[in-house]
Amino acid sequence: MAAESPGIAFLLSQLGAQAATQFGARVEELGLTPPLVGVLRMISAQPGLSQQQLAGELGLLPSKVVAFVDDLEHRGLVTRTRGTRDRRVQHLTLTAGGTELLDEVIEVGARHEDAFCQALAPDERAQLKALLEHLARSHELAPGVHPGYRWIR
Amino acid sequence: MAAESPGIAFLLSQLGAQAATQFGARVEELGLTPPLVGVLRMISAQPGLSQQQLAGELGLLPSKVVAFVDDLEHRGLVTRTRGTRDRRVQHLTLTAGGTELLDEVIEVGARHEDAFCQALAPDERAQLKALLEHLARSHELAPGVHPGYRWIR
DNA sequence: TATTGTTATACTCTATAACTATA
DNA sequence: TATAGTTATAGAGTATAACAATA
Repeated sequence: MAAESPGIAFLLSQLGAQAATQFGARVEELGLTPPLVGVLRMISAQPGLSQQQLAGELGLLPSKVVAFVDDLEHRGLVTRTRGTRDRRVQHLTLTAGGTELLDEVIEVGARHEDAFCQALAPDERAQLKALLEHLARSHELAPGVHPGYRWIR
Repeated sequence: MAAESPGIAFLLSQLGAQAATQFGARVEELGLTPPLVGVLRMISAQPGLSQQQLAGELGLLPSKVVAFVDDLEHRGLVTRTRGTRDRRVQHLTLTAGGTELLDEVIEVGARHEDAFCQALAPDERAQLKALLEHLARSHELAPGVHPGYRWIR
C-alpha cells in the first residue's frame, strides 16, 4: 500500500537499460550489436581462443557463437584457424580490420560514457564509479563481461 | 588498443541486468514477471485507467496489454469495466487479491533491495542513491517506469 | 471516419537436439 | 565413446496488420 519511491536496485535497472540501449544505438552505426562487441572484445583480449572458450566465458550457446563468428568472418573482421594439435577446434583472432573497428568501438564507448554522465561533475563521477565497482565486485561480476538479459543459467 | 577498464555506463548496464534478473527470480515465486509487476503497479497508482493509457505510460503494445490483462484477469487480480460514457474503453482496477499480491511484491522488493546492496554501508547507499537519482533525472526517466530492454521506439 | 480493444498472422529469435569430423 | 563445431528444427516471443464495436 505504501507508495514506495524507487530504490537503488530499480534505479540501476532503469539506468542500466538506458545505457545499454544508447550504446546499442551508437555501435549500430558501425554495423555492430552489443553482443558482437563483446565477442570482438573477448577475442582481442585472448587471441587464439576457441569457440567453446568464447561460449563459456561469455555465457553464449555454442550454436550462437557459430552465427556470430560466421557474421564477423564474412565481414573480414575475424579469422578461424583449425588447431594443429586438435583439428576439431577453431582458433579465433582479429584481422587488422577487426582491430581497427574495435578501436572505433572503444572511441564510441568513450563518447557514450561522457554523454551519459554529462550531468555529473568529475568528483561525482569518481564517487559513483567507485561505489559501482564496489557493488559489482560484491556480486562477483567479471570486469568487462556483461551478464546479458536472458542467457543466465 | 587501450585495455580500457569498464566505465560507469558499462557498470550500470552490468549491475542493472543483474538486479533485474534477481528481482525477476524473486517475483517468479509469486507467479509474476517484471513487466506484470509494472502493470500491477501502474493500475494501483492510477485505478480505472484504460488499456490505451496503460500502453502509453508503460510503452507497451496494445496487443501485449490485452495478453497481460487477460492473464491478470483470469487470476482474479484485475477487473475490466466497460466505460459508461465511452463503451469502447476498458477501465482497469485491482481486486482485493491484486492489492494483496502487490503488497507482497513490495515486500519482496524491499528484501531484494536490501540483499542487493548488502555490501554497502548505510551512508554509501544514501550517496549512491542520490547520485543515481541525479543521473536518472538528467535522462528524464520517469520514476517507477522501466524503459524496458526492447520496446524502445 | 476515427478510435478502443481484440484477434490473427507473419516474423524473428532462441534453445534443443541431431549430425560431422576429429579425438 | 567423447568432444568441437555445425546444421536443422521446433518452440516461444514479438510486431504488424486485419477486425468488430463504438464513437
